[in-house]
Amino acid sequence: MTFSLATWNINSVRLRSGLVERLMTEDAPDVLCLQECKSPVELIPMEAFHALGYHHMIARGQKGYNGVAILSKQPIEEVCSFDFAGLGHARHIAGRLENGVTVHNFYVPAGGDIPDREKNEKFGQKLDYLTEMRDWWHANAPEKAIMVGDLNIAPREDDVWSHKQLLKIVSHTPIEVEHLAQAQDAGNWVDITRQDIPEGQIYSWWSYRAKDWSGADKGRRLDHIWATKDIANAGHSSRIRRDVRGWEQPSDHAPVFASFDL
DNA sequence: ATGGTGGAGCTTCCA
Repeated sequence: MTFSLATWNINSVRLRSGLVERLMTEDAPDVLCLQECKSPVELIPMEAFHALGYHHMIARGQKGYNGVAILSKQPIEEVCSFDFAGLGHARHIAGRLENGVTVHNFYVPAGGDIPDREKNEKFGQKLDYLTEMRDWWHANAPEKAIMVGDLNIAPREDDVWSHKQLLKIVSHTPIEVEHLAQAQDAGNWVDITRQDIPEGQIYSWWSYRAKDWSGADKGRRLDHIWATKDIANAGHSSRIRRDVRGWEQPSDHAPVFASFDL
């Protein structure tokens, strides 16, 4: 059986519920992981999603900030919700599908503007979040698992529009990249997007502040789909729907897709 | 040279 999955930082699920419905109609991924829902769980507009076949949801929410949800056509059983770095934020939810695959949905802290934990508490929290994630995977080796989300780090040189110009910009600094790599290694995670698309610049986020986001194309690949090594070879058909960034009143992130034969 | 835009909602915080 093949199932498809997408991850999308929606930047307010209530404001953009129509965009979610459009994606559900056009692409119909079996599992849709959302971040930055910016809504209490009980105010997520489930009825519209239900009508499109998404009968199941697990989520963590808070008013105004953060928030993660997994919407699924198949039953999904909640497994856990982490609060790495003890921030008290709604940044993770995990569930298990009926095929035994566990799906982790993360919204890693953005980290503020200054890449120095002495001058910027948020940057320290981001690094601490990734360190605790690494330690968790080290102590609890994931198996038959998929990990997605807005990880707020573009690790490779070709995950950003200019490696040199972004070396001191939060999301692409060497220390962040190293922290992410350690979390990835600790869990035996394989980057499925790059397994499928090993060459070339690919992005999933473009700033709202650009005059012409598509023309300037100063993007970063902040949104990721990983799988544990035991199921990584089942992954295929990775893609990023860049055109979604150009929809009316869009999120600043585009959805990332992959499929798995499991 | 240090803005620029957008969402939530607590006129300011967060991205």
